[in-house]
Amino acid sequence: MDNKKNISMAVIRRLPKYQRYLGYLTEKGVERISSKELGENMGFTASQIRQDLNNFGDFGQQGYGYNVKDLYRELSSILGMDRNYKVVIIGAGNIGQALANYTRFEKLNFHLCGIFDVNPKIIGLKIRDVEIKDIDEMVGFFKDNPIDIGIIFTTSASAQKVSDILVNNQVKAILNFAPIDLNVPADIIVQNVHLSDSLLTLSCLLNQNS
Amino acid sequence: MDNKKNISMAVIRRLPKYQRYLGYLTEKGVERISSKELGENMGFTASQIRQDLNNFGDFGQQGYGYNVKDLYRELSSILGMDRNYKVVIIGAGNIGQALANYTRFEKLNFHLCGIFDVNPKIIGLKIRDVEIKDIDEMVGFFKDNPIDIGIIFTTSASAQKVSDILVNNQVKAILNFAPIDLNVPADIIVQNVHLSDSLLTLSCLLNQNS
DNA sequence: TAGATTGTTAATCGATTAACAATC
DNA sequence: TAGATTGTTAATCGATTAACAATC
Repeated sequence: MDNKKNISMAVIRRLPKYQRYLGYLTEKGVERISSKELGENMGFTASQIRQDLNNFGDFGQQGYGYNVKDLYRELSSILGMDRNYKVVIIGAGNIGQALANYTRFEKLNFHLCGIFDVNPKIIGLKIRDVEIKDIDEMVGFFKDNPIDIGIIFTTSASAQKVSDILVNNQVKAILNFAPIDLNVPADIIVQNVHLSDSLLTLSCLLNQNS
Repeated sequence: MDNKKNISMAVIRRLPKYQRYLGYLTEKGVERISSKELGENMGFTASQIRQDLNNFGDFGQQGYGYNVKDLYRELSSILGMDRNYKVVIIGAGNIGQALANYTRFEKLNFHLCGIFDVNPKIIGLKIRDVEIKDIDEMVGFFKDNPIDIGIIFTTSASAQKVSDILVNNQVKAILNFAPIDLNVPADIIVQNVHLSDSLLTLSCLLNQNS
């Protein structure tokens, strides 16, 4: 099955926000909501919400709106939250270790299966029952442990090399925290989180404002 | 001076990437580069690069292109990198502490002046010479220490409250890692880094692909 | 001067918003 | 049935790309 309507990234990026808010409404016990009300609460137009959702199906009902619990479930499913993903982290410095410890992680069905680093001082340490292994053991590890997602916290210098190893070992998606643009085949999914870019954007806006 | 051409976020988000690449070229000793070449190397169109840069000035020269070192300096200045920013971190959990330790931080002229948390177990600890203080001391602290940027790593539940305190104490910009949308006056700059949204986007794309 | 490449205007493309017939 | 609100088509807005005169 190929649900390829070629949905734009702009739409996909809004889905987690919808899902989160619908989750909040579910907890509050709200039963139904219209696109108008949802839009007002979330700061979107009703039109945009209807357009966005209709990329994935007809979840609403004329004259009624959307059933909160159902829509929440649908969104969770679209976001792949009823699946389970196997994850490795490469680079266990400050931020790598912090994210390895991130408990919200497991709640989103991301199962941490391996941590790799080059630093002999930390190899062997355990984070949440997962041992930090030497990066040289990575290829061997992948033989026995098929992995869905690799999260890169290495230096920029190593990131491309690590990315190549991931790609060559059937990893399908990469979350990249190293401040470079990775070169990967077209069928590999990459999301970048460039912290220093966010800081610089902020500093740029501050600078503009004065 | 009001350099308000109302430059779009799409443009501003590309500036750190330009600056980073120009820095790399400077190090490599490259002296000049055309928008065409730059575009090919970075995966943008030459047209877009010229449009983007011309929002800020005429940095190029017909028939020659751009002087790498000069453009690098200009971009650094536009990004506010020749200024110094005073920063506080609120929420010193895993990720908050990791970022407090982040050395790249200082390189970008972000000077960490304070860390605050509610957890009595970690209050008093020092991270890079900065003591973690009780969040209740925050208002008093701001009296003597004017701060430019607040970075929020608290839970979603506390984030809005913290944001309000920042805003009421002349903090001008907020980097928000809590997965909620903050409510702030129009003149306050907010950048969101929603890690779980990035993870969900990735998982959504993986899900779409199969 | 001739060639190269800019800055900028015009054309295109895509995303958002508005409008409205369909229908619960 | 009448009112509400959807799904969807059409209009608008903004961002990207193409084109080209200006000029180094």
